[in-house]
Parts: sequence; C-alpha cells; structure tokens
Amino acid sequence: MIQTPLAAQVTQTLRAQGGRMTAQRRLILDLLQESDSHPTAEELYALARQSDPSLNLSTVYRTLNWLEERGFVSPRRFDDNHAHKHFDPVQPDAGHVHHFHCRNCDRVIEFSAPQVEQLLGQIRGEIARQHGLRVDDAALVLSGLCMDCAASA
Amino acid sequence: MIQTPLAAQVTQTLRAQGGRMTAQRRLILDLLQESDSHPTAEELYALARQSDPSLNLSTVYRTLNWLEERGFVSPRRFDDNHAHKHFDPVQPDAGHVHHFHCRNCDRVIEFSAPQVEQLLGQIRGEIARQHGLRVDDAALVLSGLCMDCAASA
DNA sequence: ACACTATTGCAAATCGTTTGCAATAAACCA
DNA sequence: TGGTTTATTGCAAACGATTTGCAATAGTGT
Repeated sequence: MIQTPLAAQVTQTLRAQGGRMTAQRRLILDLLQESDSHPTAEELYALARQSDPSLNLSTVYRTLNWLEERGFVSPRRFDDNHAHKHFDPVQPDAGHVHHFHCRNCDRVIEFSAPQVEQLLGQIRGEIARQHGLRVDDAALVLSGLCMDCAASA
Repeated sequence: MIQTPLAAQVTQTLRAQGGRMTAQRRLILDLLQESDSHPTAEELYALARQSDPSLNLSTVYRTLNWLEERGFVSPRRFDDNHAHKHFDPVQPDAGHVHHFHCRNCDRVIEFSAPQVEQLLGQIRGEIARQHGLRVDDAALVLSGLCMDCAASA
C-alpha cells in the first residue's frame, strides 16, 4: 500500500501505542496532507465524504484530536468572531511558520520570514524584561485578501 | 453625572442613532473601561452582577456586539482550543497594539512595539508581492506566563 | 405626564465540538 | 485461516459559548 509521509508516520505511532489504522483515519490523513490551506474539521469532513459517504463528523474530530495530542497537527483560530479551528499539519523540519488569513474565503496561507524570527528574538526579551513576563511563543498573523479574492474584488 | 471617557463617547453615538443609554449599558461600559486585562463576556457579567444582580448575560453579549459594530471594542481569541472572545476597548489615539496572552490564567496584556510596526511595513509588501496577497492587518501575539503565574510556578 | 419604541430578561435555539454507548472491525494469536 | 480481544466507529444526545424570539420594561422626545 502506498502511504503519504504523514500517514506512514502516523501508522508507526499508532502501532507503537496499540492503536489501529482504519480506512477512515487513512482517508482523513491523506486529505490533510494534500490540502495546502489548513482545513477545518467541517471542510475535511465534506471532502472525505466524497470518498466515504458513511464517514461521521465525530470521527473527523476524534481523529484530529488524536493527531493533535501526538503533535501531528496543531489547531489555530484565525477569525475572532464565530470561529472554527483550522488544523495545521506540523512539519517537524520546518522552522517557525506564520500565517496569512483571507477574511473573505477563510483560506489560510503559511509563510516564513527570517526577519520576523530575528525581530521576535529581540522583542521577546525586551517585552519579557519590561513587563516581567515569560514569553514562550510568538505568532504573527497577517490578514487581508488572498490572491483569488483580491482578483475578484 | 460623571462619565468615563468611553461611556461619554458611547452616549454620543447612542444619541445620534436614536439609541438609549441604560443603566445596564453604563455599568458594562464602566467595567470595560476600568478593566486592564481585556475581559470576556462571562468575566464582565460576573463583575457586573456584583452591582446589578438582575443583569442578564444576553444583555452583556448584546452590548458588546453593539459596541463592536460601532468600533468601540474589538474581539479577539487567544486560546486556540476551547476559546472565548476577549473584548479589547479600542483607543482611537493609540497606534497598533499587540498582545501577550498568559496561557495559565488567561490574562491579556497589551503592548506596543514600534520595531514591529516597522518590520511589518517591510514584510507586508514583501509577502504581498511574493504570494499575490493584499495584506490589510497584522497581529502579533506573544504567549507564555504572566508575571504572577511565572512567580508562582 | 404620554406615547413611542429601543432595550431588557427569560427561555429556547444555534453553532462548533465532545461524549456515552452499542455495534463494528483491526490486529494479534492459535 | 478463523476466533478473540478491544480500539474505533456511527449515531444520538450533551456540551459550552453565543444568539435569538418574544412579551414585559423603561429611556427619550413631545
């Protein structure tokens, strides 16, 4: 059986923990890996049902939570209002990535910017000292219109 | 009647739009203005009920939404998981503010960092060109432990 | 003071997500 | 290969945060 890298890695972890690789999980994993815009559970569910109409939404959520607990995806909310989580497949090798969120179509685009890393290094220390905080993480989120939405506007 | 700046401003807008300044709204506005850590609706509700036990949670939500629609507060989610909105009173004069979120006590601390503004100026153009995006806004969120939580850890 | 209608409290609905449970099906073993 | 074990599924019901319909209440301009 051909496996996408993600599915292969997950299968290993699964085996090691007495878990089982099911058709549903494989489907969800493959869709997650293909997708470039970090999908929400609903989006993944809609896609998955094209291949397996009997798949249940709660299975999608359970799979995503399982993946999250083991560090294979990380959830993010981009919309401050009625917000659903987007699931971001984690590439262990890639450094810190930042995100752009299209406020029209809800699509998410990843980018990395070395200058940002550098600045964050400074800022973190400075802010930490100034306010007495312990800064563990920094996320930069840009928002606006993606290429497609900008074109059709 | 003594009015906090926020309440005064809101009253003006209210009048201009045929709205009414009620005791509930005044209470919520004053608490919002006093509070330094951007409170959630529930937090505001709990505080407000100390003065007015008959206040209803839906009134808090309605007031916050009304304020949001007119640009007096802006909602933000900091926790990527089970997340509630925090409401951030908007100071028209202050420039772009960024946020620190304590992952232990959920407190939010504002800060401004001119260097970030500067960098964003560069990045925005670069990212925009590179990915064909139109970048309208940028938010930097730091997270970790606030002073109090860091001390007691 | 009166009338007009914006706003309230209440209860029920909503949205995204989670959970209990009995039925199903991977994985391990004879 | 078939049988056993138990992790995983589908379903329906529960969940927490937020929103809504509605009749009762109370600001505001006259």
